[in-house]
Amino acid sequence: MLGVEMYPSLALAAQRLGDCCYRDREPPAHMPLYPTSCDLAARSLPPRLLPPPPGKRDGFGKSDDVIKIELENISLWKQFSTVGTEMIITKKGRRMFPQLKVKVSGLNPSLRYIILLDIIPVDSFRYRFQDDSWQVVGGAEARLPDRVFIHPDSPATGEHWQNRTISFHRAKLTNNTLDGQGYVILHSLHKYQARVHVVETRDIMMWGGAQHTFSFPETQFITVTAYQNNKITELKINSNPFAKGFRENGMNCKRQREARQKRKLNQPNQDEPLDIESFDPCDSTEVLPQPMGLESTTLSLSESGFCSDVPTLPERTVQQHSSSQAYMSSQMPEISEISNSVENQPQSISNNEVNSRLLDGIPAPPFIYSSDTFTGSPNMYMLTARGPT
DNA sequence: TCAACTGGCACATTTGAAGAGC
DNA sequence: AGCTCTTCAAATGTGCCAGTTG
Repeated sequence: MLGVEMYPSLALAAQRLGDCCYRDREPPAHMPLYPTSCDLAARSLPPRLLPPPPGKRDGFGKSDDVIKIELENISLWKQFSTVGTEMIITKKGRRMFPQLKVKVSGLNPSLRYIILLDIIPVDSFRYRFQDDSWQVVGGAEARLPDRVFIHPDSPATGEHWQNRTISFHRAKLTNNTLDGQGYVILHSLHKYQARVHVVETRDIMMWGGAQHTFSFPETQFITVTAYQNNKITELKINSNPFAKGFRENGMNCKRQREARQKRKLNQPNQDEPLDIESFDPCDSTEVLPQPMGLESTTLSLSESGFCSDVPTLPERTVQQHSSSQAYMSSQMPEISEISNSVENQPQSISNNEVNSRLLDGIPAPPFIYSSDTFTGSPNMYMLTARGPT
């Protein structure tokens, strides 16, 4: 059966819906979108890095529709963007906020698609926040192997994708270059752009169909290990439910923290009494002031891949990817290739189960495609399943 | 000396297991 | 027995901040 052939001995663990699936995407030598070698990348990083969406591949499924993607929470992104979005990166991995949420339309309801997220450098500079603005202070660090976050529902039918908001909230960013969790590895103080790819899958999970790339200028951000711009901190605290405790009326707001410290200093040996007078209850039912309505931007394939102010790849690289399939194959080796490298992996789920899952259209288990387990062949990656977190 | 980074902290939210009730 | 609902503790996601590193 197909699934068995594709996954000769896949290691699958129990997982819950929404678990992340990441994939290292070290550019194979035969199709160097970016130089594989970090040193090489550092030396020859093209001045214009964002590639245009590869063209549609003719004669493959139903590709006549114009696929559109809307950024759902675009107003929130715009708020951050106008100030200068910063994303915290940590060794343990940090989620993105605002979250990347999109709605897709124009898909063929019966065809299957994989939807994934990647994050690429916008330029080849390193930044520093001084005089209330971000300024270039030098060249970018050596480029790291690209990793993509495959949406855990992938592959799924066009109907599935079009019936819901597609959220990449589980994607995590890290600055740990030795990261083994499969998170997206980024350099601190560099500027990045998030992109969404929609890939038609010809068979159950075989890539190779038409592929479309979307990016939104609002989703550019600078990575930091600690927030530099107070305005961004305020925006995050006010918009992110998890940061509620830092709001003006929260238990962890400045006033409360200072009060706690004062009490500690005054009564170092006593248990901290509840300061009822200065305590403002934090209403957990409070509606977030998130301007996340459905106001959104629709970008058709022809207009979406690039923002006018976002540079694109040099002509040479663009030409290399004039065929979407070539682009995808260069970025993501097909599952059949991956399967060749997993034969010695342990199993915790039967091949039949894998097979039936795939045939039933059940979302694929989350996989880490890790260059840590890179086998040596440019197109062969180890494939491991992520267990519950 | 200083910018950048790290780890621990307190708080809020999310998640899932366990138990009650039908 | 099986389903739904509620409760609660653990896990996870936040920004802050003091200490560390280069």
